[in-house]
Amino acid sequence: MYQRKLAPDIRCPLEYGLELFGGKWKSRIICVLSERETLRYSTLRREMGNISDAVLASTLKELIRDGLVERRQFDEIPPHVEYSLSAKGASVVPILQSICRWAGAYHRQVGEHTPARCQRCDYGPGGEP
Amino acid sequence: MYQRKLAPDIRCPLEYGLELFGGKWKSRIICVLSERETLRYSTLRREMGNISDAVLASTLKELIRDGLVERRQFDEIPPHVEYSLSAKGASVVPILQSICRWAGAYHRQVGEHTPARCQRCDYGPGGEP
DNA sequence: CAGTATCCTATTAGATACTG
DNA sequence: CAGTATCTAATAGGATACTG
Repeated sequence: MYQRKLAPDIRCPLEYGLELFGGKWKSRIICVLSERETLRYSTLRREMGNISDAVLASTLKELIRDGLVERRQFDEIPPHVEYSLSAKGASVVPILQSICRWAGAYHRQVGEHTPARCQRCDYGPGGEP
Repeated sequence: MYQRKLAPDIRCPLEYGLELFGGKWKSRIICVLSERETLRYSTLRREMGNISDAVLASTLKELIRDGLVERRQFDEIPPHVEYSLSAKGASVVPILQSICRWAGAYHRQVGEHTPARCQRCDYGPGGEP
């Protein structure tokens, strides 16, 4: 038998920060929201590509819990919900851009679905924004 | 039945970059290596805290494959191996520091093993480096 | 419209023992 | 010394059906 779970690990703000906007979908959600003031759930889902509702909803909850995204609910008929970046969320965007710029120098096209260039901020091999 | 695996996803350099230094251990390895010129495997392991050999070895392999870390083997008696950051690896350090600085403004101490301040670059609540 | 609920799979992380 | 091999555990990600 071995220990089933480690104690919570020593970690610095860097590692904490990477939890807030790392992972498979969070950075993309932040990017998409940074281009528009607000987005409805259904529009956001469409912009994200092939994400499922289960994953999108749970990821949004984490982003809201961590204060990066805000949710406004409109109880009209038909009802809708709008998502937007908070000030805290907007303050990560420059960091994401610097990562995109850094990685753009090295990223190569792997396949049809993994373009070498960023489709929205236009960073990529040999190209400046 | 449902599809077992999604096709490789459309992703921009940002998402590619986060794969290179995101994840649970990579950023910490880069931080530790950025402080010394080179480190032996056993020293690195000690500096990392409670990481297992299995995880450390496989994480180092990824970092080497992606060109962030270099490995030099010395076939003396006793043999040893030295790890260091490549130029590419060193070029992420400023990005990691900016994340650390950003997150330091928000991170709060969660427990004994999750200090609010970075132990090495000294970013944290109310504190500038 | 904007999600939940439920179930399932894939990947990552960890423990321990062993080796060139 | 510097790992590899093998196993188990935990978590993140995904599909589908259904609901206030």
